Amino acid sequence: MVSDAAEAQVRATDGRTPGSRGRGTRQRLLTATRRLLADRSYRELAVLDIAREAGTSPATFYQYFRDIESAVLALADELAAAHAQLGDVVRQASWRGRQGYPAAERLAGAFLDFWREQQPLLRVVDLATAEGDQRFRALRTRLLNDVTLALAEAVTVYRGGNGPPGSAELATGATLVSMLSHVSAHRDGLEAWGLATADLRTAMARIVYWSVTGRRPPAG
Amino acid sequence: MVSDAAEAQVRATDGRTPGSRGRGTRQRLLTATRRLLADRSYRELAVLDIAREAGTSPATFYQYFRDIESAVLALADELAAAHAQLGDVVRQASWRGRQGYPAAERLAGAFLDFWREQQPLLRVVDLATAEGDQRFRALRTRLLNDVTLALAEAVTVYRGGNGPPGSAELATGATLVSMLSHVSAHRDGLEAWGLATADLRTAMARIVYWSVTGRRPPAG
DNA sequence: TAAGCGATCTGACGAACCATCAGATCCGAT
DNA sequence: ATCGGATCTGATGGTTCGTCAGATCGCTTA
Repeated sequence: MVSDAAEAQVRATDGRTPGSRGRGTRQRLLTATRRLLADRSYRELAVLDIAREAGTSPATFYQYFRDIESAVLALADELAAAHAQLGDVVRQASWRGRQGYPAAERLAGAFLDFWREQQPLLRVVDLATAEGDQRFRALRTRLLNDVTLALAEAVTVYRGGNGPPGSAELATGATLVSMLSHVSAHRDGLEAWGLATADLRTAMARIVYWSVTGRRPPAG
Repeated sequence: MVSDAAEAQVRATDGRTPGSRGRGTRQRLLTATRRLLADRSYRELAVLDIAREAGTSPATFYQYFRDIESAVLALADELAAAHAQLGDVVRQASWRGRQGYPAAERLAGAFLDFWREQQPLLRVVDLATAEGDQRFRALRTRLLNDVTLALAEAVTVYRGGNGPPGSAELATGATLVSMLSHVSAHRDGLEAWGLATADLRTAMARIVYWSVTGRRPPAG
């Protein structure tokens, strides 16, 4: 569900606020973009095709988005608004005792699921971020900041600290998030290479569990 | 240094084997591609610009490469041929006793260095692989297979096993490689977020060390 | 050293996409 | 039914794509 605040901030390229018809058109363009992104490579994604797919004309596309990147950014923006869930998985977990390891497995599973659903979008966010695009970097931060901080806090708290996480804990959180997201992004490739998703989830969960608690995971 | 075998396999689009002049032109095109890839985004990379940068014409580009992807693939291919080093870092390491943790730090450092040098290329390889491009996936496998297997073997050996690594160990190896490569790929972004590279290296090294040995890293 | 010849390069072109604008169309309000 | 603003699009000049046929290059040979 996109928040009203987010919808209210929708602007056409010329700055005006679209009415309901305009918002509908914009949304059809976004849907078309998402659909095509799942088929073609990012390089092949063309404004003309998006317009065709949305049943409108290229000129209309430019009425709502400066370029293709902006449309993808808007799509990913909806994503970030809808998903604060990953951080919650960490915070709602009890890392002590027997409940710790299942929590780590849930987190790994949540990443795998999230990426499975949003893979085409997320890989473009990843590329654009790596290319130094500030807008995408800000978005990616908004998307993953929460989990990263939640993990850093979990590490801090588990070891008896009570202040904000230090740089070592933050680095650990960021490293774990990198691992979780990259394995999730390349799940298909790793499966083709012969690795079952279940094994990958276990491997990730074990590393998360150890990183947070410093304890050897069960049955390892 | 590109091997003679690899050079001998160079083919023009029409199948013939280019002479020394042709190979020179091809190489200038590759160099131009690498240079432009460092400046523009992957989407903006255009055949026309590559040809201009190489001081030749677009038609010449198509004489050596089917499309831009093929050129990037050829570039990355040189990379894979030149770099078996990452696996060696793992294999030449002694993971037992005091030498274990420094080995983990060296591995993390090697990944950070490799990505710092080859970032523009590697992020495209990553995207194309995630998009399901088989040629790139094969290349990426060739590039990272060695380290992955080396890590899986290190895990197996350290725990007293002597056969080939099982699926759990392979999953661990693949997960560690994912972590190492993704953190390395996003080093700039993570630094902008406030994380020093040294802290990231430490966080990665600790996870690698623990994953291989099952022991708590020193001073942690 | 000059002619011959295959290897290499490029100008030119039709097709597709980009990005913009002026004008046409739509639709709710009166 | 009409009006006015919101929305849409046909048309367009510019750029890139990808492919020829023909021009140029430079090694080989005599």
